[in-house]
Amino acid sequence: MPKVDQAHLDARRQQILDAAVACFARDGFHRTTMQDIVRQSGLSAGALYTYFTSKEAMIEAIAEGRHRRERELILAAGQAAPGGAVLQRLVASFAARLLDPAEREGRRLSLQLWAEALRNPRVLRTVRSGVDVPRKMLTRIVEAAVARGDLPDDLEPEALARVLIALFQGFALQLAWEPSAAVEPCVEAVQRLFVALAASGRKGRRTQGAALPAGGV
Amino acid sequence: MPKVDQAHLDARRQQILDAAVACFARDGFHRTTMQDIVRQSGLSAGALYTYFTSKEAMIEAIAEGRHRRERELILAAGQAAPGGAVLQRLVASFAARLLDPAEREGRRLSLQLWAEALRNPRVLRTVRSGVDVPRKMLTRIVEAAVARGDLPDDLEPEALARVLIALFQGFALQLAWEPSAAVEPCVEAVQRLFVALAASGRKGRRTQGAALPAGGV
Amino acid sequence: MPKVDQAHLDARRQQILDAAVACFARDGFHRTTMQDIVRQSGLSAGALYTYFTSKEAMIEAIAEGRHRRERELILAAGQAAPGGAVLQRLVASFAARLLDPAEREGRRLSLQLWAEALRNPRVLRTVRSGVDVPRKMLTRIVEAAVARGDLPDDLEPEALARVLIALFQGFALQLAWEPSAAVEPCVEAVQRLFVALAASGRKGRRTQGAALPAGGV
Amino acid sequence: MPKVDQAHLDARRQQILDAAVACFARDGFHRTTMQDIVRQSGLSAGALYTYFTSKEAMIEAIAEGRHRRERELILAAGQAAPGGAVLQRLVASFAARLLDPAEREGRRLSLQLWAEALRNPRVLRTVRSGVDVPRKMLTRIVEAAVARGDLPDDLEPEALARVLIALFQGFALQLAWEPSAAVEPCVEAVQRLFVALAASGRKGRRTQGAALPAGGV
DNA sequence: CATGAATGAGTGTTCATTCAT
DNA sequence: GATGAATGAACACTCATTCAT
Repeated sequence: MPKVDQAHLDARRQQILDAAVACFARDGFHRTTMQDIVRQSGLSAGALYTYFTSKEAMIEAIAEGRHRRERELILAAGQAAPGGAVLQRLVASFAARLLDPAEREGRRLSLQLWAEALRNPRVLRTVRSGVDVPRKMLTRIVEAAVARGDLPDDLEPEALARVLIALFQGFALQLAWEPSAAVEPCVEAVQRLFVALAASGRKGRRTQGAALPAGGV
Repeated sequence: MPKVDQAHLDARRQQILDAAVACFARDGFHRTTMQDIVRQSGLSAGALYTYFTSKEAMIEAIAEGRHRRERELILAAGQAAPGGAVLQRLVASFAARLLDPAEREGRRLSLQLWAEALRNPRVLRTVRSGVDVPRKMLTRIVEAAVARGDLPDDLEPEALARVLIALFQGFALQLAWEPSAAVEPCVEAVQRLFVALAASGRKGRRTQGAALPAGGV
Repeated sequence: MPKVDQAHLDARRQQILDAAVACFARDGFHRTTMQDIVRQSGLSAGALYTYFTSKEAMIEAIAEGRHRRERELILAAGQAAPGGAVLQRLVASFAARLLDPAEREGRRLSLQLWAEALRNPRVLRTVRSGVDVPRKMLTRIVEAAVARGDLPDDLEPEALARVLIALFQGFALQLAWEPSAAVEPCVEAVQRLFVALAASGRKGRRTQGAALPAGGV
Repeated sequence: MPKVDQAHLDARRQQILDAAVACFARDGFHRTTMQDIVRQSGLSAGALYTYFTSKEAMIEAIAEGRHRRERELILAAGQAAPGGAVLQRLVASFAARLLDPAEREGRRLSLQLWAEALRNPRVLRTVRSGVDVPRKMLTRIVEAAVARGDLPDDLEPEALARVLIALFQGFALQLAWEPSAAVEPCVEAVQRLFVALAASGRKGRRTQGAALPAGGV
C-alpha cells in the first residue's frame, strides 16, 4: 500500500517549499509560474496540488515558516543572553544573520513577503505576527535593562524595540539591493549608539557596553 | 490635426502616472491590470501606449519620479539645516514624512518598488540611486558634524548615514503594515540615541541636541 | 476610432453563439472546449470573453435565446389559430417543427439544456420559463375549447396542456436518438386521440376534428 | 491471498455503482469526479479501476443496468395485465412509477443518460434498446387490442406505442425539473384520451375503460 | 492623436488514470 | 486485491499589447 509514512509526506512538502522558496526569491511571487516550481522541484504539477491547495497557499506556508523561524531565533537569542549587555548581544546576533551569506535568499524572500503583505491579509497577519512577537520580547528586555539602570528610564521600552526592528529590517533591505554593502561598520555604529544611550542614563558609572570588544559583532 | 501642445502631452502623461500610482499602491504591480489603469485614468488602452511603451516602462517612470522627489526632499532638508543640530533636524524631517498621512500611498508604492527592484535591474538602479544620493549627502553632513566635534571621530560617517536610512526605511515598513503604529515615541528614541552619541564624543561640553525641545520632531 | 457600431457587436455576438451552438449540439457542453468554439467561430479566445464572461454565460445565453424563440413560436401558433380546431392546429404546428430537419441541431441542444438544468439553477429557470409560458397559453386554449363545448368539461385544462408538452418533448427525445424515426403516424395518432376526446364530450354532434384532412399534419 | 469469492466482488461492484449513481444523479456525469465517487463509495481510487476500466465504463454499466430494469418492469407490466383494459393498466403502471418519490434519483439519472447518448454511441445503443424493447411490447399489446376491437383498426400500433413512450418520458422530464408538478390530473387526462380513442372505435359498445375507477391510476 | 475590439501566448488549476508498495 | 500519491495533458480564463478605424 502506498500509504506512505508521514516522514515521506513531510519531506515531499518540504521539497516543494524549498523549490518554491528558490523560485520566489529569484523571480518574485508573480513572475514565478507553477511550472517553474514544478521544474525546480522535480515533481509534477499535480503533486504540488496534493500538498498545497494553491500558489497562494504556498506563499502563506512559506511566510508562516519563515516567521516562525524568525520568532524562534529571536526568542533563543533573548534567552541565551540574560543580564547585562543583552541589547548589545542582540544587536550582535542580528548582525550575524545579516552577514550570513546563506541568509541572502531569505532576505530576498522576506522583501517579497513584505510587499505581498500589503495585498494579502493572511500574509499581512503572518508578517505582523512575525514582527510582533520579537517586539514584545525586545520590549521586555529593554524594560529589564531600564530596571537594572542600564538604560535611561524616561524612554518607552517599546519604542526602543521598534527602533531595533527598524534597524534590522532597514539593513536587510539595503543588503537585498546591494549584497556587497559593508554592514560591519554600521553594526559598530549601532552598537556605539546603544552604548552611548546606556552611558547617558548612568552619569557616574562605567558603561556596561565598554566591556564588549570594540568590533564585537 | 494630431498636433497638440507640450503642456497637453505632459498633463496626459501625468494623468496616467497618477492613475497608475493609485492602482499600484492599492493592488501592487502584478495584480494591477492595464484595464485597471485605463479605468482609473479615464483614458483608453491605446492612449496609455502612446505615452508609455509598456507597463514596465510605467513602473520605471514611477520609480524614477518617486526617487527624484526623494532625493530632492532630502537635499533640501540637508541644505535647509546647516550647522549644529543638523542630524536632529534631519531625523525630525524624516519623521515628519513618516507621520504625514498623505504619504501613506507613497510608502506602499515604495515597498512595491523595493520588491520589484530585486527583479527589474532598471528599477534596482533607480531604487539604489534613490538611496545612494541621500546616503552621500548624509555622509557629508556627518563628516561635518565630526569635524565640528559634534560627533565622535572614531566611527565611519557613511555607516552612520546607512543607519539613518535603515531607520527611515525600517519605520516606513512598519507603518506600511500597521498604519496606526505610534512612531512619535520611536522618533524620540532615535533622537535620544543621536544625542547620546553626540554627548559621548564631547565629555565636558553641553550636548548640542539638548537645545531641541523634548519631543522635537 | 474602432468604436464599432452596435450592428457589428451584435453580429460578433451572434457569430460566437452560432459557433457555440454548433459545438454544443455536436459534443455537449462539457466535451466542448473553449478552443473548439474558438476554432468554430474563427475568432480568438480573448474575443469570446469580450462578449461572454464565461462558458457558463454562453450556455445561459443560448438557453435564453432558444426558449425565448420557443415561447414566441408557440404564442404565434396560438394566436394564428383561434376558434375551433385550435388544438389540432397546434399539434400540427408542433409536428411541423419536429419534422423540420433544420431543427435537428436545436433538438440536440435542447436535450443538453434539459440535462444541464438539473445542475445549473439559471438554466433550470430558463428551461422552466420556456415551458411555463407555453403551458399557460395551452391551458387557456383548452379552457376556451371546453367553453365552446369542443372538449369535455370534467378534465383539468392544465393537465391537457401538460400532456401536449409531454408529447412534444417526448417525441423530440425520440427524434434526437433516432432521427429517422417515423413521426408522421405518431402525429396522426395524437390527432386521433384528441379528436376522440373531443367527440366523447359532445355525444350527439359531429366531431370538429373530423373536418380535418385524414393525415392533416 | 487476493482470492476473494464472487459474492464479495459483486458486492464491491454494486457498492461502486450505487455511489456513482448517487453522484451522477446529483451532479451530472461531467461534474462528478472520480474522487467524488471514491468518497461516496468509501473505497479507493485504485479499487474503482479494479472493477471498471474507466469512468465511461461506469456510465455505460449504469445505463445498461437502468435500461435492463426498465425493460423488465415494462415486460412484467405487460404480462401482468393481459386481456381487456391493458392499455389503461399500463398507463396506470407508468404513472405509479412517475409518482414514486424513490424514482426521482433515477429520473435525474435517465435525463443525464439521454443527453449522454448523443455523444457516446455505446450509451446511445443502450438507451435505444431500453426504448425499443418496450416499444415492441407495447406495439404487440396495441395490436392485440385492435384485434379484440378495443381500438380502431386504422392507426398504426407502433405509432400508438411511441405516443405512450413519449408521454412517459415527457412527464419524466417535467418531473425532473419540477418535482412538485401535479401529475395525477395528467394521468387522468391520458386515461381519458385512450378511453375516448377506444370508444371512437366501437360506436355502439360500452367503452372498456369505463370499467376502471374514475381516477384509476 | 485617440479609440477599444481583437489577439493569443501564457496562467493557475483540475482530474482521469496509473502503479509502486 | 487494495491503496492513494503521483502524473501530466488538458482546461477555462486573463491580460499586455496592437492596430484598423
